[in-house]
Amino acid sequence: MDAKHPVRTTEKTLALVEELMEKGPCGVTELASDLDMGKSAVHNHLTTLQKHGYVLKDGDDYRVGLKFLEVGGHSRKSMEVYQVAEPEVKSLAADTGELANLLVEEQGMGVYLMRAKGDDAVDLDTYAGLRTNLHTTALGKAILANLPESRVDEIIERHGLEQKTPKSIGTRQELFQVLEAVRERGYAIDDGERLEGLRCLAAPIKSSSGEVLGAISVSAPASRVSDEDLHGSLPERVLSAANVVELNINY
Amino acid sequence: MDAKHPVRTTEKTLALVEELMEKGPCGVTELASDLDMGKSAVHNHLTTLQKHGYVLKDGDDYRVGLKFLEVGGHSRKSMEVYQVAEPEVKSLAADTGELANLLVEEQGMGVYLMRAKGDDAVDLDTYAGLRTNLHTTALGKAILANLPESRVDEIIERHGLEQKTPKSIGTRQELFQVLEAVRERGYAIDDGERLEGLRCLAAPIKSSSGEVLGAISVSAPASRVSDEDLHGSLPERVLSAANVVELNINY
DNA sequence: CGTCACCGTTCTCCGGACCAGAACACTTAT
DNA sequence: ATAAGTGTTCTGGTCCGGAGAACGGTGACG
Repeated sequence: MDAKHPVRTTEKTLALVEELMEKGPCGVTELASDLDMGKSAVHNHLTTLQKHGYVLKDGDDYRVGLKFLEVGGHSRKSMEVYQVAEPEVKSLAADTGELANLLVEEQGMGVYLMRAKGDDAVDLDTYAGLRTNLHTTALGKAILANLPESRVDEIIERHGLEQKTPKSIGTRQELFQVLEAVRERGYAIDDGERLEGLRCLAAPIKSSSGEVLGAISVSAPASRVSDEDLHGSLPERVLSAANVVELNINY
Repeated sequence: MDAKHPVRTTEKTLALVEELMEKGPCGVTELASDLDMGKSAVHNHLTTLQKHGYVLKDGDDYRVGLKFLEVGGHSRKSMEVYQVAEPEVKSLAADTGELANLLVEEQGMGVYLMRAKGDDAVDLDTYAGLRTNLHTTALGKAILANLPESRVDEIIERHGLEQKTPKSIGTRQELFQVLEAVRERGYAIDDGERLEGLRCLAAPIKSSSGEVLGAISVSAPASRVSDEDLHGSLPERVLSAANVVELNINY
C-alpha cells in the first residue's frame, strides 16, 4: 500500500511537523540542520503551515498549533466506537476508581482514543492520540486476539515485536500462544509487562459480525489488584462494560 | 504575518485534509471536482498522507486518520495551562453536575482544550479542538476582556463579528461595552446568545504578569440556573476554580 | 561602542517535481 | 455486451520548490 508517486514536498512538510512535535518549540536553523534542508525551505514550509493554523510562532521559535487537535478531534468524534464507548469508559473509571482506557487499531498500531481517571487512578503518561505497539499492552492483545491470523502476521512484519521491557513478548510463537489464551478467557492481561508494578486488564469490543472494533481496559497498581481480582471481579466489570458497548453499537 | 512564499503543494495537501474532514469519508473523484484538481494529483496527495498515517483508505473511500489526534494530543499535553487546569475543570464539572469547559485563544480564535461532563450535564456538540469565534461565547469574552484593546481590534479585523444568533454581539462598540462589564465583574456571561435556553459563565485564567492564558466555564440549561445563581453561587465556584489554576501555574 | 556571531527572513534562478490528461483495470447497472 | 462509473498508473511539459547568498536585527563580548 505504499504510495507509488509520493508527493515529496508534502513529505517534507510532514517531517517538519513531526520533528517539531518531538523536539518541542524550536527555531528555523535547528530544524534545517536536523532535517538536512535549507533554511529558506524550512522557513517557507513553516510560514505556510502557520497561515493555516497548523504551526504557531512563539517569539523566534515555532511550535505545533492546535489545528491538529481540531482535525483529530473531529475525526475521533465521528467514530461510532468512540461515541458509544465514551460514557462506558468513564463510568468504568468512576466505578473502579482506577484508570480506564479505550484503544483502537489503525494501520497496525494501537491508538488511545481516550482515558478516564477514577478517584484513585494512577497517572500514566498516555494521552488521547498516543500510538503504541499492539503486542505490548493488554488492550492491544485483546485486539490482536480477535484479528485473523494473516492480519496479525502482516502487523508483525510491518512493525516487528520490539521488547519494551524484558517481560515483553518477543517472538511470534510466544505471541500466538498468548493470543490463544486471550481468546479462551475472553480478556487480556498485562501483569507488569509495560510498567513494573502495573496490572492491566482489557476486553475487546466486537461488532455483530465478529469484527473487532477496539478494546476497553482498566489499569491499576498491583498493590490494589489481588490475584483473585485479576481473574474474578475485575474481568467481570470490564467485560460487562465492553458488552454494553457492543449492544449499543449493534442496536 | 502572511507567508511571503507559500508552499503551494503543501497548501493543496492541507486543503484536501480539510475538505475530507468536512465532507467525511469520500472518494478521489469527488475531492478532485470539489477542489478543482486532477484526479491523479488528489490520488498522489492522498497516498502520501496515507503512508504517514494522516489519512486512511476505507474500501474505496478515504478518511482522515488518527495521526492528527496524536500530533494534536501531544501539543495539548505539552501546554502548561492544560496540565494544570485539567483536574480543576473535571472537579468543577463533578461539583456542579454541569458541563465545564476550558478554552484558549490561538490566532484570534477560541479553541476548546477539553470539556468535562457532570452527572446532569447538557450534551453540546463541542469537542476538544473545536474552534469558535471569541465574541460568541462566555469563554471567549472572558479572554477578550483581558487582552489589550489593540489586540482585540486586530482580532475583530481578522475574523469579523459574525452573528451566530440575533442575540449575538454584532458591533465593535457593543463588544467593548460588554468587555468592560466583564472586567468589572471579573467573569463573563452568555445568557442564551449561543443557544436558546443555555446559560454559560466563564472566568479568565491569568498569569502573574496579568497575561490571559485561557478561560474556564460552566454551561447549564436556564431551567437549572436561577438569576441569583447566575450572579451568586455559580460565579463563586467558577472564579474559585480559575483562581486555583492561577495559583498552581504561578507556583 | 564597535565587532562579531548568531538568528529569522528575503531574494533569485535553475533543476526537478507536481500534475493535467489520457489510458488502464475493475465494478456495477442497464 | 455495453456503458458509465470508480480508483489507479503513466508520461511529458511547465511551473514551483529550495539551495545558497544577501539582508536586517539582536545580544554578547572585550
